[in-house]
Amino acid sequence: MCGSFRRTARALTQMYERALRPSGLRATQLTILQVLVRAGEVSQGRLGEMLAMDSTSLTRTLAIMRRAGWIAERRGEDRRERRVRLSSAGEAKLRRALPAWERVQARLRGKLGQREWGSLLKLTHHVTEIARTQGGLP
Amino acid sequence: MCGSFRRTARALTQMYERALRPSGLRATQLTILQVLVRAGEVSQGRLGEMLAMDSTSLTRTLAIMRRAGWIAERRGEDRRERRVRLSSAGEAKLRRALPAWERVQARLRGKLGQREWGSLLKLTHHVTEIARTQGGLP
DNA sequence: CCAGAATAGATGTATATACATCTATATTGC
DNA sequence: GCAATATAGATGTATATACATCTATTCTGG
Repeated sequence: MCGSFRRTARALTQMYERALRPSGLRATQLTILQVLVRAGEVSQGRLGEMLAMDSTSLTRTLAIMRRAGWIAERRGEDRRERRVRLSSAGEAKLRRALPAWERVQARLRGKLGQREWGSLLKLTHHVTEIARTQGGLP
Repeated sequence: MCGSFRRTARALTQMYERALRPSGLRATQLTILQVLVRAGEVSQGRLGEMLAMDSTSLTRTLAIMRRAGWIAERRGEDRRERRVRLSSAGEAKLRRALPAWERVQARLRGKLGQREWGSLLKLTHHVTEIARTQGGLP
């Protein structure tokens, strides 16, 4: 199952990133921008939880995005935290990238059909939750 | 959908690799060994197709596995090709790793249920095929 | 209040992965 | 048969990702 998901993730990433290439955004970066739109300002650790990604892996990705000016960071009240949020440049970047993103996504949804599309979103979420809780326990 | 698959793939990879850590195999490496058991000797390009992975990405992963002694390589009749196959050390490595892999997989299957498990395998395969054919076309 | 434990990220290191480009070989059109 | 073209991988470069370990900060028991 892990292999199946990894294979599909590779295939989808190639398809989506091909569509996104003109915008200069990678799949992970666009996902982070989208999350920040909905979540507002969050700590790096919280962002990692939302993405099921090791929070220290985000250190590098967020540094790239901060250098590009798409996000802004500041220290939290807890000074160990780094709190990130969308910058206006990031908002603009996302807005310009979304049409291509939505085109490729709509085409996939068309090929899959509404029923399978919905099933997949539900199932992937379910699997993520299971893996999240099982992963930690031996 | 791309983001969902990538998130789930990360979560699953963390879970599976945690179980595989004593064996020293990464998820991708175990997948390759399993594919080679079934496929016998294949070219690097063909292996890339089976995994939906860019064949030049395999250059590095296969080099690691060859150094570790898990696979053997030779030139094909077409001298541009590299044909890879499981070595006996790779077979042994896989055999020792499989129990842990099967335990984590069985636990996940139990949590998901047989019906969802089967749906997921079918759906991920379907999505891979769609992405594979759509990815190339504008 | 303070020493020890816990937590949030930063950093070092390794693998995974893609694409552009380069090289070696093969195929093809004439 | 050879020049032009196509193909299989190798290599350079960039991002993605995890974990172990380190540092700075916070929390907690006494």
